[in-house]
Amino acid sequence: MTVRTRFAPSPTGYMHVGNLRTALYAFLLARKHKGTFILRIEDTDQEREVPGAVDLIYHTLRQAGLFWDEGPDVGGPYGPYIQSQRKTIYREYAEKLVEAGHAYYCFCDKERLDAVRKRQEAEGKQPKYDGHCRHLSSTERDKLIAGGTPWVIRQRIPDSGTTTFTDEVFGEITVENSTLDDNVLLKSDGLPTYNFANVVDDHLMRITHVIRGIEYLSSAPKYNLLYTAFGWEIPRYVHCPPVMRDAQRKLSKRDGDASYQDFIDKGYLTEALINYLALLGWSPGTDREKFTLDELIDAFDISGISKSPAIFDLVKLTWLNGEYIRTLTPDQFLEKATPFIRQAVTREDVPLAAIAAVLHERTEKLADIPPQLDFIDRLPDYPVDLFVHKKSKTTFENSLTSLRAAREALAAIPADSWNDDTIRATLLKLAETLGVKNAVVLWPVRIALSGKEFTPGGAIEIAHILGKDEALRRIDHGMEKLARAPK
RNA sequence: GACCCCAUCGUCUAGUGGUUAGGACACCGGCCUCUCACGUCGGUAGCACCGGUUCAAAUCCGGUUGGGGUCGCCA
Repeated sequence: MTVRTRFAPSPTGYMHVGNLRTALYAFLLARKHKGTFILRIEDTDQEREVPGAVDLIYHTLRQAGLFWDEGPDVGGPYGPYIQSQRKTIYREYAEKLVEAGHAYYCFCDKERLDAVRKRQEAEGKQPKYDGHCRHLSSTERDKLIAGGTPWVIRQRIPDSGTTTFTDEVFGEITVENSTLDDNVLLKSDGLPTYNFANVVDDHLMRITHVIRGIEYLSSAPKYNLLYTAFGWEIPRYVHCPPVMRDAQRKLSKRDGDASYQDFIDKGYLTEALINYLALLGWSPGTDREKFTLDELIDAFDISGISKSPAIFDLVKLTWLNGEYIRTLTPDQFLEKATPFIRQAVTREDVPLAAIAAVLHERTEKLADIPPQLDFIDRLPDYPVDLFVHKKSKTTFENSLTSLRAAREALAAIPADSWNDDTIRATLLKLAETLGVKNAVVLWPVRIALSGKEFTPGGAIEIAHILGKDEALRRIDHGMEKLARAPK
C-alpha cells in the first residue's frame, strides 16, 4: 500500500507555524515511505476566505521545501484539489447518505436553532440539535423543498451504542454515541462543512494517513460513522497536540509572532525553523537535534509524536537559528546579512565583507544585526569613563598614552595597506614597544573608535571597517576627551 | 458544565518494571580573550500528589490535582 498524506489548509490568512508543523509531519511521513504528499485547499467557508492566502500557502510550502505531488496547481488523478470546485461531488454523496438513512434534510432556521441552544444551556444541558427534522416523512420533506424552504443535510448519529476508533498517537478511544451531535454535513449554500468534506475527499483522494491537529480528535468518531455508513475503509488517524504560547494559551494569530513570514522577516532561516518545528512535539528517540529536511525524512516516525501540548520556545529556536547561521559560508552570510547591515550603515565606503565577518559569530537572527552597528555611521557620544577598564588595566593616563602612540603608528600605515593584518601587526608591535599588555593599547583604541562598551569585533577589526581617515579622526577625538578628563 | 485526552528539570524531550533518571535550550561558574560573542570545561535543576500491584514503579492500576481538546450551516 502506498502511503498518501495530505495537508489541507483553509485559505484564511497567513501561514501559522503550528500549521506548518502539521504540513511538515504529513510531508515527512509521505516521503519516508516513498509515498505521495497532497495539497488540498479547504475553502468551503466563503466568509472567512482571505484573498491571496492560497498563494501564501504555495509560497511558504515551497520555501520550506515541502513540495507536493498532487494539488490545485500541479494537478493529479483525484482532482480538483480545491473543495469549492467539488461542490457537486459532495451533494451526490450527501444524497446517498440520505437515501441510506444515515443523514436527513433539516429545515430549521438559525433563529430556531439559537432558541433551542439557549434553552438547553439554561437547563444546564449540553447544546445539541434536538432532532426536530429527524423524522420528517419524505412527502413533508419534498413539499418543503419544493416550497423553497432553505435546507441543510445533517448526519444521523445512532441513538445508542458507542464508537471506537484508533489514533496512531493516542491509541484506542471510545465514546458514547449519545454524546455526539447530528452535525450539518451540507450547508444551505450547498457547500459541505469540514465534517463532511474531509471524509469524502480523504476517501476519494485515497488518503491513507490523516494527519491533523488535535482539535479534530473529538470529531473523529463522527467521521468514522460516516466512513462506515459509506462502507469505506477508515484511514489511519494521526492527531497532533497543539503548539502553545505558554501553559494555557495556544500560539495564536493574536500573538503576531506565530506567522511563518514574520519569522523569516526577523532573520530566522527556513531550515532552522523547520528543524525546530520538527522537534517541537516529536522526537527521533535519540539525542540528535540538528536535521536537514532529508535527514528528517529518514528519521521521522509517527511513534515519536508526543501526546502533550508543546510550548513554543523562542529562545531555543533562536539558539538553533544561530547554529544554522554559523554554518553558513562567509559569502552566504554576507548575502543574507547585507540588507540588515544596510539598515544601520549608510556609508558607502565601508568593507561589507569585513563587517559581515565580524558579525557572523555574533548573530543569532539577522534582525540582531542593525543595533550592533549603530556606531559606524556616526561615533556615539560616550562617557570618558569607558576608557577605564579594570581587567585591561587601563586608566585615563595610560589610555591617553596608548592613543597617542597608536595614532602615530596607525597614521604611518599606507592607505592601501589598511587591513586587519597590517593593523594587527602595527598595534601589537606597539604594545610590545611600550612594554604593556595588548589590552592596554587595544582597549582604549576600541573605545575611541566605537564609543561603546561592547562591540562586534575588537579594535583591529573596527579600525579596518571604519577606514583610516575616520579611525584617526575618532582617535583624535578620544585624546581630546581624555585630555579634558579629571585627573 | 458534559465528554474525550494528557502529565519527567523553567522549556523541548529520552526513558516502556531494576538507570548515579540521559540530552538540548536557558541559567550559574571556570578557561580562551582587546569588549561582546563564538568555542570549551564544569555545575544547579525534574519523575505533580495520594493510594495500590510487585522482591523491585518515572514506567502497571485507581483516585486527586493541574493542563489540553470538543460541544457552530468555522475549519
